[in-house]
Formats: sequence, structure tokens, C-alpha cells
Amino acid sequence: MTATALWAAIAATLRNEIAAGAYGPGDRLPSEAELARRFGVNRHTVRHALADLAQAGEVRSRRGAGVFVAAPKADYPLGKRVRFTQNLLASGQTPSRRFLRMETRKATGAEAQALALSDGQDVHIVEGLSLADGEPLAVFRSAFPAAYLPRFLNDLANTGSVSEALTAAGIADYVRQSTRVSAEAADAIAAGHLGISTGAPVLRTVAVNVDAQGMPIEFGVTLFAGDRVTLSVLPD
Amino acid sequence: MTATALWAAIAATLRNEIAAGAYGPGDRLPSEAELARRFGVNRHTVRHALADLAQAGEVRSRRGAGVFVAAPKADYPLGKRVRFTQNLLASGQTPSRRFLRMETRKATGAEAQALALSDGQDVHIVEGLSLADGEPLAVFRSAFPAAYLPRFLNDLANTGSVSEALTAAGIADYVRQSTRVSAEAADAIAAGHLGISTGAPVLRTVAVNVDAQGMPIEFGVTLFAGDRVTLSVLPD
DNA sequence: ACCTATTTGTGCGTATGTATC
DNA sequence: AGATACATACGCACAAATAGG
Repeated sequence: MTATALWAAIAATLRNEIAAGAYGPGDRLPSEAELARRFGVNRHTVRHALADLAQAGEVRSRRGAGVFVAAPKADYPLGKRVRFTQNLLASGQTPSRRFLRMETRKATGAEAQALALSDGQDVHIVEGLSLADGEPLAVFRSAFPAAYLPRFLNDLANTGSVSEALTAAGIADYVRQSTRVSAEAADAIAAGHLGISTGAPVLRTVAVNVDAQGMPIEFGVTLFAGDRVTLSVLPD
Repeated sequence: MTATALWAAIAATLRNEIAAGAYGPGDRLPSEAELARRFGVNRHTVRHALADLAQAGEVRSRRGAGVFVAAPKADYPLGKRVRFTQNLLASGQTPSRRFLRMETRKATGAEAQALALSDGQDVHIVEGLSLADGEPLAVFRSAFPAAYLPRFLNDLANTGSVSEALTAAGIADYVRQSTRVSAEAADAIAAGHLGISTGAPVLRTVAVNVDAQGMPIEFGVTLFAGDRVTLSVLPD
């Protein structure tokens, strides 16, 4: 009597080895024939195990080429703090940002409401991409109240970091006030930026971040590539 | 060269016949041997097709018994006083729940890990729909540790409320330990339940809830219709 | 441009185990 | 207890896609 099927044991072994880093994302696993020899089983048994991994999205097979470890979804915590860079560094990925557009203009209705601005006030708009290991993860557009942050765009252009630009303006810390998450199909523009196909699922987050005094500092809309990101909601 | 694989053609044929009503929910399909004779293929080829249906949740096989059509879109047991207190909805809608399936079985690896169970322990499985104003919002599957909640399914069936069933087991309060949110395309099953088209974006949440002592009580996966739901993440 | 070895995909046949009826 | 039905596993063969020389 076997408590667990052979193929299940092999699948578990491969999962452990992938988790342990024996095979990294993008690496090719040994061929089915090799694995069959190694485990002393028939190739079909290995295939059953690999099918289990593939169904869970952990590997991807290409006929004629091999079976490759899939890139893990970046886990993006939605805690109190907003720290894109630290989040990704913690998961072993190298984050980067590419700014696509910066400008100062009058706030739209939604922006003014979210930032508690009166009508006709200016906001700094920053649009760009967030990348992990060079792969686009998300496209964002954020609005900051210009009256409170007169030199924000200059500082941002110089440092390339939102956090540093805010620090330069005397805002040492800012936290998430609210975030709404929804799913939608990517339009052509978002798809182009994220390198996915139009209609592919994306996560939309709409967030308001405030400083230590509760003053709204940032109103941001972010679209995450659905196949590359998981948002984690964790109690603080 | 076959444009489509034999097993894929057989899977498509079976899907059509199920959709056409040749086999209704709960009905048993012809045995693998019969299907193999009918299609003039090896039994393994039929199994490949059936595995495809099973993976999509359209059929469910029971060793020794047969393969049965799943997805009773029709009604199922239902308690009346359903208390679905979720802060996910804009006010003014009347929430309800419809339970599709309840059973007790051995925990899968993921379930055991999330609930901190040792191998081979039983879990109660509850599947169902969450609705607002009669419109399906989400389809969920939750696992509860059977050892700690021996009478849970009875209580749930009697009360129709997860909260009340947990209260009856002495668990006055349980809180979210972690929730992960991702976006994906709806498969045929989820699309059918949610009344959306296959491939439409859905929100997947994977949550672990714990009791006051930190004991994992519920491991739940929920798929929300992307165009009907926004999840709000608010600091406590 | 072509060939070849490698690798995954499909399909068949057989045998045995195990759960259900 | 026996028959039925699904689950697992092995072996063989060929097709199709890929990669490299």
C-alpha cells in the first residue's frame, strides 16, 4: 500500500528542489528521460508529476526544448507602509522604475477629492513603470498636491525616488490610508507598457497615502500585470 | 498530422454533450472502457480527456464508482438566515449565499500547510456562491480543520451561516491572518457560476483566518467577478 | 539551407492495485 | 464475495518542435 502515489511523491520532490533554489526561475529541469532514470520510474510517471506542476503554474514545458521553471509571481504586500523598493528587494528581485511623464496641472475632480484640495489647485502628475528584474510589473499614475510640494518634480528628477523627493519636502513618513483593488482587462496602452496581450487580466489599485499628520500626499492608480503579481494584505 | 489531439477532440465532444443536457448534473458518464470503445481509442486517451474535464471542474471521478457531472448550477441546500456580513459591497445591496457542495475529505498539501495540519488529516470543504441582490459576486471554496470542528458541517447545514457554525464550536471570533490577491482570467467553471464570459478578469483571494488563539480555522479561495467587485483594503 | 540529435506530445497495450457497488 | 470501475505504473512507438552543428 502506497500512502501517496509515486507521481505525487516525485512532484513533491521537484517542488521542494525548486523551492530550495536547485532550479531557479527560467532554468530548465532535467529532461523527462533523465528524471525517469533518476527516480527509477517510467517516463509517464515523471510526466504525470510534471503535469501536476504545470497545472499549478510552477513550470512550463516547451515541446522540443524542455521543461522550465516559471517565474514566481512577485508578492506585493499591501501593508500600512508603502515601500515598493523594499518589498521587492526582500523577495530577492531587483526593482527599478522608469518615469514616463512628469507634469504639473490642475487637479481633476477625482484627484481633488482624494487629496482634499479645493477646486482649481495644481497637482504634480507622475507616470511610469515599476519593474522587477527588468520586467515590467506595473504602470502607475500618481498625483501629489503641488501647493505642499513645490519642488517635488525637481527633487524627483534629481533623485529618481519618490521617497527621497518626499523626504526632501520634509515628509519623513507616509502611510496607506486606503486602497481599493479591482480586476479588469488590459487596454491596448496598458498592455503595451506591461508587455502583455490586450484583454489580459490586470489588477487595478487606487490608493490614497497620507503623511504623519493625516494630510493626503499621494493619490495613485496602479495597474499590475495579473500574471506577475500577487498583492498581499497583511495585518500590521 | 491531427489539427487537434484525439484526447482534446474527445474532451470537446463530452463538453458539448454535457452542455446539451445529454448528461445532467450528478449523472454518471459512461465508464472509461465504454467511452474508449465508443470513440475507438485506448482507455488512456479517454482518461486524458476526462482529466481535462476534471481539471476544469466539470466532472468529478470517484474510484470504483464512476465519473460524474459536476456543477449543479441548480439549487442546493440552503439555510434561510444567511448572514453574509462583508464590507466589500457598496451599501444598499442585499447579500446572500448559496452553498453548492459540502464534504469532508483528506486535506490537500496546500490545505494542510495553510491550516498547519499534519499529513492525512481531514478537512471540511464548503463551496458556494456569494450573491448581492441575487447576482453572483463570487464563488468560494473554504477548508476547515475537521479535528477541531467535528460538527461543523452539521452546524453549517442547520444554520446556513459560517459564523454561527463557528460560534457553535466555541469560536467566538476569528480574524484575517493573511490575504493574497491576484488577477486571472476566468475559466469555464468560474465564468459559469459568476455569469461572465470565459476569459473575463476575476480577482482571486487566498485567505487564512485564525481564531483568537491564532489557530488557523479557515483556508479559503474566492474568485470575484472583476467587473462587479472592488476590494477595499483599509488599515485597522 | 539542411540534417541530426534531443525533448516533449500523443497514443496504444498491458498489468496490477484499490475503492465501490 | 464477485464484478465493476477508476488509479497507478510500466513499456513501446511515433509525431512534432526545438536546438545545434
